[in-house]
Amino acid sequence: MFQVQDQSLRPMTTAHLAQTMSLLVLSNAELQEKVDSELSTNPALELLEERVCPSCHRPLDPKGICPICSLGDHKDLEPIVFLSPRDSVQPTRKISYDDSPPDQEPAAPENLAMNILQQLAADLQPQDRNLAAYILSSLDDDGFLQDHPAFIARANRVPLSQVQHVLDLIAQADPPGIATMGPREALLAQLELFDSRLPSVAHSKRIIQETFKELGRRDFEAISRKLNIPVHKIRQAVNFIQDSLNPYPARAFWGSGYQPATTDPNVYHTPDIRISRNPINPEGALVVEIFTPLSGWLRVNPLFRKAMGNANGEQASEWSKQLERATLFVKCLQQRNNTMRRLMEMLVSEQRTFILKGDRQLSPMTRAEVAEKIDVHESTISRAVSHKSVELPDGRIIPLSRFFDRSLSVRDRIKEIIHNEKRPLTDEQIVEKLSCDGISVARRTVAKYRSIEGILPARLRHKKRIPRIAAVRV
DNA sequence: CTATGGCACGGATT
DNA sequence: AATCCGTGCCATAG
Repeated sequence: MFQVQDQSLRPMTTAHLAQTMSLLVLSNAELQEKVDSELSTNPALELLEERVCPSCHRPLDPKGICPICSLGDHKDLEPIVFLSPRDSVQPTRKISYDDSPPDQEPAAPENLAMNILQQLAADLQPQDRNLAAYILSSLDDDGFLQDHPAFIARANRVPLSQVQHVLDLIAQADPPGIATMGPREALLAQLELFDSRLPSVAHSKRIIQETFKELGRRDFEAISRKLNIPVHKIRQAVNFIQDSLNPYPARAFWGSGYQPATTDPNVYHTPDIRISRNPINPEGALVVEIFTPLSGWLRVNPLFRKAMGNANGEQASEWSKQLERATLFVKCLQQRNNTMRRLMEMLVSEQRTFILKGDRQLSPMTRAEVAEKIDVHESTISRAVSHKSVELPDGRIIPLSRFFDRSLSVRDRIKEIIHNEKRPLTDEQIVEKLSCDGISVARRTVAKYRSIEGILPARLRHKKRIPRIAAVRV
C-alpha cells in the first residue's frame, strides 16, 4: 500500500495537509477510535481482508512479503520496518501477554461472585441482596462493570443511589477494586484502602485521576509537568502503584491463587511501536513493528465509486461527498504510515546501539536534524514523535520522545557513578568525575539530573533507604 | 561554611 | 511564538 509513489502522497490540498497532521499526532489507540468511527459512518470506505503468511500466519505487508519469514535473507544491519495490524481485540481490556504461559482457566465468574456475596452477607440489607447478585453476575471477565450504574438501576427498577451504595460495598470487599468501570477506577478504589496522608498515596491519586493516559505511556516528565510535582516524587508514586495496586483485580483470582501484582508494563499500556531482535539472528538487523489499528487494509470501495454513476440529484452529491472524504482519509492514513515508517527506519538505524545497549549509548539528535534527513518539515517530526511509545528488545516501554533526550546518556553515567560510589559524592565531585570522561556540565546541572532520576542528595544518601510502603495482599 | 534547591534568564528547540 | 534546557546567582538548611 505504501509502495505508491511518494509524489502521489504529497499533500495536495490544505484539507489533506490538515488531516494528515491531525492523524499523525494520534497514538495508535487514539487512531483506532478515529478509524472505527470513520469506517462505521462512511459507506465509501472498505476494509480488505488481510492476507496472512501461509507458513507463519503473520499478516503480510502490502507487497505480499512476510516480514518475519524473509528475515533470513537479511544480511546487513538495516532495520526491518513494517506495519503490523493490531489485533482487533480492545487493547485496554484484554492484554496480550506475548508467549506468556498458556492461558490459565479464569476462575468462573460465579465463584468470584459467590465469594464476594458471602463476604458481604453481614453488611447487606435483605433488599439489596438481589441487586448485589445481579451486579456481580453481570461483570465481565476482568471483573469490571459492563453497564453503566444508571443502566443497572433502570434494569432493576431501583434508585441510582441504591446501586451506588451497593457498588461501594462491593468495592470494599476482597479483591479490592472489583465491580468498577475499568482499570482506572479499580486503581482508585484500591487507593482508598491506604492512608491518604502518605505523600505517595496522595500523588498516586492525582496521577491516576488526572494523568492516566500519561501513566500508561510512562511519560513521567509529562506527568510531572502537568501536576507540578517533581519527577522523583512521581517515580516513587508510580513504583508504589505498580507494587501495591492491581489494575485488573479479578485476575488475582486466576488459577491456583494469588498472582503477585504484576509489574508487567503491558498491563497499563500497549506500545505503538515494538522493536525486537531478529529471532533468526539476534545480532542481525532489528525488527520494527509499527502497530496499526486495522487488521486489514483500508481502501475506497470501488463498487461505491461505480454506483455513483446511476445516482440521482441529491443522493449523488451526498455520495460524492462521502467518496471524497473516504479518499482523503485513506490518503492521509497512507501518509501517516509512510512518515512513521521512514522515521523509524532512520531512528533505528542511527540509534541501534542505544536500543541494544542502553541509555548511555544514545547519541543525541534533534528533531530538526531528523526532519532534514527524511525530508519533511520539522513540525511533522514533532507530531510523529509525540504521544507514541516504543517497546524495546529488553521489554521496556519508553516514550518515543526519549530518542531525542539530549541529557539521557549523561544522566545514565551519573546513575552509574553514584551506584559505584564508595561514599556519597557531592555534586561538585560528580562534575569532576564526568569531566574525566570528557563531559563538561555545570554543578547545578548535575543536581537537576539527580532530581530527574529521583536520586537523593549526597547528604541523605548516606544510609537511609527510601521508606517502603507495605504492599497490600489481596 | 558547604552543599543544595529555587528562581529566573537567555539561548536553543519545537 | 511557545516551550524546554542548562546555568548562574542567591537564600537556606545542615
